[in-house]
Amino acid sequence: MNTDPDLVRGTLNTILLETISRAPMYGYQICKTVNAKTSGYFNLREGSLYPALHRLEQEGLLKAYWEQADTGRRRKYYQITDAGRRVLAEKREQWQAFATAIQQVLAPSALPAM
Amino acid sequence: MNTDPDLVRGTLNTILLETISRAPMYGYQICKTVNAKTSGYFNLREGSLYPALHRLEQEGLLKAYWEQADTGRRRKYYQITDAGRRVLAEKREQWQAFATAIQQVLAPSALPAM
DNA sequence: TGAGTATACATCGGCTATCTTGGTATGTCA
DNA sequence: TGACATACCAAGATAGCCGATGTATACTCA
Repeated sequence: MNTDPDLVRGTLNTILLETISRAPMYGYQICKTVNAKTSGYFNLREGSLYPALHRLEQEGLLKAYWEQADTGRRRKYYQITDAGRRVLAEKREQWQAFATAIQQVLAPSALPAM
Repeated sequence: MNTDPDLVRGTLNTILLETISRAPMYGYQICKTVNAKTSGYFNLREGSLYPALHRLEQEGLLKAYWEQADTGRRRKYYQITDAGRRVLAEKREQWQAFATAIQQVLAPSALPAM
């Protein structure tokens, strides 16, 4: 099944903050991790990822630092900030509320209001 | 808590199809019903609703007809089509898959992949 | 009878996050 | 040397929701 891009919208930041909150990660790794973790359901691309990371960094929710890998390549690691954790907590709640609301609509038992 | 417009995006069509699938409804009624059904969590406005209804009608997922209410006012009722029911079924599945994927990311037990 | 509110339809511009496409550069392996 | 994975990034296009605004009718209550 295809992922509807419009479903992804609004959750990407949450996904990124959540993923990075576990351990500092670099872009390419985040891409692979998220896609793997959702069994390929998400098809997160770099064209979506990097702008999002930059946005979150600019908002002070992430902090970036460069590191040299054993392979010799430079990697830009992203680390969550305290502000990031606060926002993440909010976004988690927001998601739960949203999912609940949707379920309320999709529930077969829902009575026709009015 | 505020509803993130970006979360609504991509689910509005599903919500509308689902709501209308139970019984033909007119715009104003849909607005009130959805908002009531989600305990005010959604704040569906006419500026979002009517364009969406028109879009769905143009795609052949809804069919509209006018009716005169007892009150004397004209109401434009929307009815789901067979194509609409098929798409709704898809969208329900899509939503479940999506919600599952998100849960997989948000699950505290998720192991750091890679 | 007049004002205010609820009902009922609709359009339009602005916003913005995501997608697609394209680009640069390095390391590995055959 | 060529192919591929790794690793970063930019830019333009897209498309859908939101807020504001407009029109018109019916009801309520002073």
